[in-house]
Amino acid sequence: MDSPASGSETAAVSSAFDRFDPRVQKWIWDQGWQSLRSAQEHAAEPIMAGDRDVIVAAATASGKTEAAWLPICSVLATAPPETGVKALYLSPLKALINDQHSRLDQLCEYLELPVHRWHGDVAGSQKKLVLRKPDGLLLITPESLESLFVNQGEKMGKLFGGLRYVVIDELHSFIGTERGAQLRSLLHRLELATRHQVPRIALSATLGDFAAAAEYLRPGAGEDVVVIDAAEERAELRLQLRGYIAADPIKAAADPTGELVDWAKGAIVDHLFATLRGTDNLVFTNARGLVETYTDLLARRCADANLPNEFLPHHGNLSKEVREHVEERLKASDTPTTAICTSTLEMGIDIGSADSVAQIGAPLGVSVLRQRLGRSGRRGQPAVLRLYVSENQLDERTPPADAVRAELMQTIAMVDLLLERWYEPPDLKKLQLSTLLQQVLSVIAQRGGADAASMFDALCARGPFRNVDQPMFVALLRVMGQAELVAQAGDGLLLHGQAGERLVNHYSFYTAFTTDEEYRLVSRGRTLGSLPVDYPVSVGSLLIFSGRRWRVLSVETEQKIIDLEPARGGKPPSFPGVGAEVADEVRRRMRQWYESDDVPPYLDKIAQRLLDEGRSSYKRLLLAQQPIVSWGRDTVLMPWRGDKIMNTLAVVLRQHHLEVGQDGVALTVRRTNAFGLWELIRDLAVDRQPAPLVLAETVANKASEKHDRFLTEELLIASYAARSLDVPGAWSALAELATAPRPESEAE
DNA sequence: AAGCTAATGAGGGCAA
Repeated sequence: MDSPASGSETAAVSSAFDRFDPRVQKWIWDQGWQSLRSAQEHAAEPIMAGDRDVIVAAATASGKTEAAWLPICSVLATAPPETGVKALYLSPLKALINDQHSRLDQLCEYLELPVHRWHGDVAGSQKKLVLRKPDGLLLITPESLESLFVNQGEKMGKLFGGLRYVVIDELHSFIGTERGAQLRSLLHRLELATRHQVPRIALSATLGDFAAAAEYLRPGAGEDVVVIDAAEERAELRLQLRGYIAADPIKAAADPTGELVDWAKGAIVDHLFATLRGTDNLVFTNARGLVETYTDLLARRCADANLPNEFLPHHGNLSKEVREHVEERLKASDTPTTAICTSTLEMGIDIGSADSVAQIGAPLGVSVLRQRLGRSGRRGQPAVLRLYVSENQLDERTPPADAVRAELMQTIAMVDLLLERWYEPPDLKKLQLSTLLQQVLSVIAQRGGADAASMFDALCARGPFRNVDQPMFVALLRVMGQAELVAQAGDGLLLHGQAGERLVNHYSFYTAFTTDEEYRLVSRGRTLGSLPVDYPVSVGSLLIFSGRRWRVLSVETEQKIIDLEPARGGKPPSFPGVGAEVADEVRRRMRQWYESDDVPPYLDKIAQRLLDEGRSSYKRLLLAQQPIVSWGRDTVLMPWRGDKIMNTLAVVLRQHHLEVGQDGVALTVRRTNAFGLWELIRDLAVDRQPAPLVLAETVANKASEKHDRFLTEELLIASYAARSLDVPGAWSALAELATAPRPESEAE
């Protein structure tokens, strides 16, 4: 927690400070704080009232967690001991729990309140202590709370009977996800088990739509949630967008050595090496493979210059030991370290403050960019953000999607929205059937059996799965019966079936999201990390991993272990994944930038040139008037809409027997001429909009979530339609496309 | 024209 450099308001005259318990006040004095921060000042009263839900929205490092804990601890200071857990803190990360634990432990010592941790790495003995003497604060993951419901079902009322507060950290990371649906279900079930409503205090730095976040936090009563929007004066931001031009992809592909690094990567590495060496920085990429590529290149630059390496990788497939080593080095002040990383270093793990943040490639989203930026610029220092964007060299064969320099424009649009404090809105339409299936099994485990009506009431009608109506819930129970996940006892009570028993009794049950099977990578007995099993490796293959080069010594298929020895060559593995969904607002903002002549002041020379090229292409292709472009035998559509609408358009066109490729800003309709497509679009635009379910029926692969494999086609259709289709949005795009002038038909 | 695509989490019983 940082002390403000200057504070005209002292703690002694603060109204919030006066309300705190004397021992909390003493703790604040002992920290040497001159004043409370804005979020802390404003959150105290509504939290201490103890009867309402509160969202604390404040920037990273603005004392957000203290804004929740100081008033909560003040209230709990006078509560009778050992009446059960009094405050529950839910975190998306184990590392965050460990951080919070060490910070809270000290404050709570003043109050003689125990602070307990509970997650997968915590010793069983500590967990037993909580079960024996439940009291104080409990810091836990959603998965571990799930395990408590499954394994300690009958004790939940006693464990949490005295619960006064629930704190949810990094709320944005849950919204719209399977994990979020699980979390909301667990919170609701907690209130049912303890027979009283518990105030929910949510923390986040990147909420765009407060009303939606409030409704997410308290389904059905979002308007009663108190929102503390403590946007403090924006700290200075130093921003640069650097453009790079990559080698012609055809020439690069034809390179026989395979060693050729494209020009852009080499130039980016040169700049990173020259700029970041000697300081602590975070370089974010959008892919784990790219982390490996850049770390390897930077480490070689260090070796070539006879300098110790300061560039280290950090991503989700590296072992905990490898990652913790990097985190330690970032924290230590005497070892300059730059971590090349993915989202793993996005959230509030305490690594001190970075001197600067770099982002390679267009950001995955505006809120992702905000999170990443938040890792630099603490302690009154300006935040420094460098964005590196490379585009392919232009020639007459460059397709429209590349010619418009979409990646550069997306970056500019996202910076724009970031400065306006716009963030991706939550998607509250999803059905989350996969997670509902999990929760049905969990409720049965918790209660030793449950009847359908009470489960529908608890989970759907009054619970968080409100988008699921009774017929759909009945259909879900029916497929669960057919798959022997549940079975009905004579008295109508639902119990686990054989398959359900197996599922619930394995620890993989507790997560709501899917995970791939992986090999463990080992060198001389040390675990380096893991690789997805479907990535091809054989004895002798060369690999770049953990920023170093390896040869595969052995592959043990049974134990899923790959043994490695150091080598000289190699290439990074590819990791499977899905691209992030680009929001509608981002694409609309991109279009505004194409149609403007403004040049953002933070572009370097090459970025300016790329901007010019993008705008020239936009004009040359007449995209302002005619977003239907003839491209060889294909036709390209560029309606500047978000990915959900782009997907819906693709589904609609495929329904008319067209082959459609989805490629970011463009839909490529193969072997179709522009005139014919324009006619079809004009017909579609005046047609009645199809029902989403009818449209979803035509989609081939609809399963994507953990338990989707159990669902019937009918349930999959409903789930897909809610998740991936925006029919009104698609029809508004069609209407706009239909106003385009008649394209010239191709000469036969 | 082709390649590229994040992260998160996880128990209990048993034997020594």
